[in-house]
Amino acid sequence: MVTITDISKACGVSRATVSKALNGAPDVSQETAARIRKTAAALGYLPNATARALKMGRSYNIGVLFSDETGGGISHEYFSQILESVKAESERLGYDITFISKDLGRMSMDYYEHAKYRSCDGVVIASADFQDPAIMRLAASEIPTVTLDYSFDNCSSILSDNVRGMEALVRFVRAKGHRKLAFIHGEMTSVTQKRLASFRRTCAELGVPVPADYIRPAVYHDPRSSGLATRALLALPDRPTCIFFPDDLSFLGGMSELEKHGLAIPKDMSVVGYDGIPLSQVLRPRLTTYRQGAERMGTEAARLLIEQIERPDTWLPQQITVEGELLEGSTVSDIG
Amino acid sequence: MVTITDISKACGVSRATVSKALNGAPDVSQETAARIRKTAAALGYLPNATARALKMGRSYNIGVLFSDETGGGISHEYFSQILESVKAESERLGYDITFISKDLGRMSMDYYEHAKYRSCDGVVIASADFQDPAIMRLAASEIPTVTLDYSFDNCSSILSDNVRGMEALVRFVRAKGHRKLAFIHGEMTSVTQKRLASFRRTCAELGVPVPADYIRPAVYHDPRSSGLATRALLALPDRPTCIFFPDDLSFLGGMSELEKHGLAIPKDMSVVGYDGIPLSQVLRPRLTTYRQGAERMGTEAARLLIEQIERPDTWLPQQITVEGELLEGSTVSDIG
DNA sequence: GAGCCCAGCGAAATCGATTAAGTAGCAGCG
DNA sequence: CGCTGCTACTTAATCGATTTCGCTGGGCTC
Repeated sequence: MVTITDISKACGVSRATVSKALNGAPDVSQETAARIRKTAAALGYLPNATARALKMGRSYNIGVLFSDETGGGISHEYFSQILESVKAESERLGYDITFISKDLGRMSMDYYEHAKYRSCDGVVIASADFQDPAIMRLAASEIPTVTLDYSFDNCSSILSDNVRGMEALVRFVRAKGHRKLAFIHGEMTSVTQKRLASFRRTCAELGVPVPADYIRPAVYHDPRSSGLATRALLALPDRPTCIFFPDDLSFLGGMSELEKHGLAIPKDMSVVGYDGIPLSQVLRPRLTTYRQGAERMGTEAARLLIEQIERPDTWLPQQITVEGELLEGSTVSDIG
Repeated sequence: MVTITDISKACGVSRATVSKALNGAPDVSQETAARIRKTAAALGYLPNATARALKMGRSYNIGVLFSDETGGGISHEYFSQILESVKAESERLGYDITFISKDLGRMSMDYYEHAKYRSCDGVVIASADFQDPAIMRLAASEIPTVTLDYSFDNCSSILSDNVRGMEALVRFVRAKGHRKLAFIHGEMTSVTQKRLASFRRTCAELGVPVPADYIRPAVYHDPRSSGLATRALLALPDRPTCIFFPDDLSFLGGMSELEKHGLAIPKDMSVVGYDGIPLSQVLRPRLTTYRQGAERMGTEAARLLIEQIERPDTWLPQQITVEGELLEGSTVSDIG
């Protein structure tokens, strides 16, 4: 391994000078600096991030925390898109990323300890459960954090506009003439609450009644559970004409359930999804859904976090809402 | 930050003793060790991975390299499943994972340099293009590596059994009575070559002719491109009765193309996919496809890599083939 | 010519941990 | 009593880099 010591010997200067030359310090002459840079390149020198991190107290490494509780966070398209964009933006700004988990090998630690252990400069948190004490500890700690789809005090956050997104969907469906809207929701996270509240409020504004029977619980990203909820809705004496699914994947469960009952989409039943994953747009019929700007959320999260890391003095907690867009497919019939 | 120095002062022993006690060295008395452990816990001591890595030359950090060329490796279900399982197994064994990319901030480096810069103990490589000189350099370097779905000399690798997988699909389809099989393939990687070769060989063994027209190029995971390939196949004077798609997602493109032509699956056209992603099994009709053991591949990759890291002496390059299974959906008609 | 400033460089401390080598103290043995 | 051999520590070097402070020598001013 080539170190600054090797370079210093080759150039006949001290290690301090090498370090300074390589980092563009002002008190090294042009010629010396040039000579050092040339030798460094010739020797194939690579800085050692570990040594640098130890001395500087900055690792240029940011943690990414996907609460693993569901066991497969990363595989969901929404999360993997966020991961992808966080990664891209971080790398652009010179940071690597590391996953933060509970328990590493035989040492058991919580998220905060793990992040400290690895000297992460900051952490991006995406979780289904922000009430988890381990998550709250991390968010409340001195480590800079940015949360996705949830706001803590004194923490920046990136929010998808669940309220406006759901409102747009309801208005769209209502404009098509529907007045019997059923809503299948996922686990009762804060996101779910926002969407449900927005659904109710918009319905109220539009004068659309929402019978209690029309609100059904299910589990996110689980076609089976939304299939069951769909079945329950179909068993009602007064069926809805349009079903809101908790997400695009869940729609697939509903789809096969509708098929079993011989109901065609959208002729016999209209449906809308949520998320706008690429898949939803290649399905036939193309799903009417609301696309969250997952990539932009990831990008903004990384940008905000790194800004906070690099300028802690001028930093103030910030909430950024990333707008999405309604994708009009062909799963809502016009019964105007 | 609590360091071993703090503990040593609190306990009235040297830092060396603290370090040894915490690492279970034999030359520390029971009582002293117990006292040190207790104070460490009381003070909330956390080892500093950075300092440890610097001194030991071991970071307990493994790199994961998804060649970013396609721009969105992670979002593909196959990759994200591998990532997920690599992550899980690594963490179980006490290793964190970091992404390895080209170019970090304004320093430009190749994969090898990046891995070195971060002192990764080893790297798991998944790439579409193993001919990339940057990948070859990393694989040939002194850094332990495990490749997925490709074998370098002197490198362990995890292979999905493309040969047997494709063979199983062909035999299944043939057993249903089909004799006109068209094959849409992805970019010509080594994986593609294996699948195509296996397709041809199995067809030959079964006495099924394969006209050149029936082999069509497309792009992996791109419904649009497989849609075009499908259209080309449908334009042939002598249409195939079954189409092999490069992967499950690509099937979706074919599906809508078939729909446009008013062809029902499987009545008018049979299809099979490849990958066996969860989605394929909730679609209607359920796709007949071959599931690669992505989770097991990731798990084995991490296991093998860490074994190589921890026992470099007894290590020999190893190829592990992970078998998948045929998922029988309802997209192949019985025309026997 | 004495004093001062400044550019350019080096010496040495430091980050937090590991570990080889050295040293007390004590028991056992001839 | 003196030597050997343990046990249980401590000392000090080390990993590779950054950074503060101090030193040197040359040019400038008055």
